[in-house]
Amino acid sequence: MSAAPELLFRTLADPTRRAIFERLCREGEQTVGALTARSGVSQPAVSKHLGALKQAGLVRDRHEGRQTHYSAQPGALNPLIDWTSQMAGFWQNRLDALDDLLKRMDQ
Amino acid sequence: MSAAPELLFRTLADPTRRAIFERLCREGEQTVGALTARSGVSQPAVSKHLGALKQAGLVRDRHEGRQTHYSAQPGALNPLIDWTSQMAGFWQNRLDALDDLLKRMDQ
DNA sequence: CATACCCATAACCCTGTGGTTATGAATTAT
DNA sequence: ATAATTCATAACCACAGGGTTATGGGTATG
Repeated sequence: MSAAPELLFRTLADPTRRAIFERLCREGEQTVGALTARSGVSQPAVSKHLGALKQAGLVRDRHEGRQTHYSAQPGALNPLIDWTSQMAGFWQNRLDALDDLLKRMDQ
Repeated sequence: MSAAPELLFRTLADPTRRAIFERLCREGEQTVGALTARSGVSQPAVSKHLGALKQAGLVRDRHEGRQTHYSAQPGALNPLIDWTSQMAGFWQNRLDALDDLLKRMDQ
């Protein structure tokens, strides 16, 4: 059981943080200032969220002069996709098993 | 922008709660007692988690005598899948746009 | 009827964390 | 050199929420 989904779920659970990640996905690379402008929270708050996103592998940062550009790293979402399809898969398996059982009872 | 992922992310962010949901997905319907037995937390804690999962639409409950059976409702994961693929999609679109740009510059 | 069992709710505690302001380091501009 | 800017970090506060114990309602059992 991979521990990866843990960090991803926790990181994406916060609305402000998820909004930042969404913006980076939609609009591409952004500076901290640009992100702060429409985030509704202070710049230090944004920096902390970006730190969390970075630690989860969801964003990359690139320093250019005195500003830092952040960009989404959507490959990091893969463990999330894996986990979700795994859960759906377990369910499907049990459904198939039930189906088999019914068929065997039927004959 | 659907508000559905919000509740899902928040609900699945807690490890104990997610573990309960995973068990229900893997092993099918379970009573509260059975879930409590291997959860590492008290029965009221499990009940609260089940309440949260239920409110998020992730589980169903079925009363039978004095015990309550819970089962996973994996269809509730769909908004999560939608959100994830949407994020990946935005990224892909911007990648395609860049690709187009490079091609046009190339000719 | 009395007792034991299963679960949900209430009341409470305590930690984690998202928010703030204050400040500093690094870079650019005057 | 001085001032202004961009961002990160530190220190602190307040609250959400996950944990506990205590309790009660409903159901099976003796």
